[in-house]
Amino acid sequence: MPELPEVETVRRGLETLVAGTRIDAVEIRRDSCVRLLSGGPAEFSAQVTGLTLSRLVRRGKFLWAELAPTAGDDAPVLALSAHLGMSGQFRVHADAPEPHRHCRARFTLAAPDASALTLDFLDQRTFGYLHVEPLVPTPDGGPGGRGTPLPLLPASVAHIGRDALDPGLDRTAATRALRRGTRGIKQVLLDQTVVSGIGNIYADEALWLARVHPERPAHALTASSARTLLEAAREVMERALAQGGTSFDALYVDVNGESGYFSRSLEAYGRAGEPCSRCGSPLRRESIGGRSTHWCARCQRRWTARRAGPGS
DNA sequence: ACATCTGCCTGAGCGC
DNA sequence: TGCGCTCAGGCAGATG
Repeated sequence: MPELPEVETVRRGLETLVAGTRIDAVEIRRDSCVRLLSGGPAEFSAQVTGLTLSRLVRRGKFLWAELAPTAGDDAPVLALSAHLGMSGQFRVHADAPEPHRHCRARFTLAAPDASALTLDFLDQRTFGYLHVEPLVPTPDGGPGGRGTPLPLLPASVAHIGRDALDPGLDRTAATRALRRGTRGIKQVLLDQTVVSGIGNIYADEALWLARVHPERPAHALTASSARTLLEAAREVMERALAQGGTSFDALYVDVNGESGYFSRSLEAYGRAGEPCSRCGSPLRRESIGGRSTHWCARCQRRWTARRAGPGS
């Protein structure tokens, strides 16, 4: 599942390969991939055709291209936004191969040197989507996300919080938000309006690293453990990004390739029954809030023990 | 305002 | 072998 590090890897790939290209044609191969648009595929194609992909930007797991009238133009008029959902991928080809079975949309792009490129949006499980929409001012006045200096973001992303790797994240406010409410802390971590970019895998990893039980009520976190948790989320995603960025080949932008998953060193996710690398106790797995959740019952206590004592 | 539930989907992996 | 079942997951929008 593409979470922040995977989406950032895709953003960088697209930045390298398609920034500055012009959209010459769009072929929507599955209508529902543009489901946010009332006019459907026809309106989508009409709005983006002829525009140039200027900057590639990401906030959390949301990705967009600023669309400018001409190459080199700094003033975008629209955003072409994308969410990869669970299985979305972008692939860039120097030619126009037979579309993959899961290809939902195909863009024909013209590079500045007039050569043609093919950009495919693939999505096996179809939870991802493409959208064309206006850019609106960011609520805090800072840059929209990684990849742009402009304080603009797509309207549908305006409610999404800054992510754990964003230098513009207000860490004090985020820490406070992580300690609010009765929900289990894992659910709060997955809430993209608080801190964005964290999905099921990195939520488990961050909780493991910070030694916090996934079901601890948010309000029961100390300020110190909330800070530790936020820092843990940043650290695991930074580490994954450093790995995800390496397996990159020029004309193939891989989102959720198996290699990315296997090369990643996960401590908790998917390791039920295996020993915790800190304490050796077997890791547990349970469905919490409909999400498979992995944790170490010894290192990650449901409540912070006030002091050492029997039974806690 | 906050929390929970439902719908959107496909394909892998399972038991029978 | 093949059928039907469950599961996996993020997000928006509705409902409590």
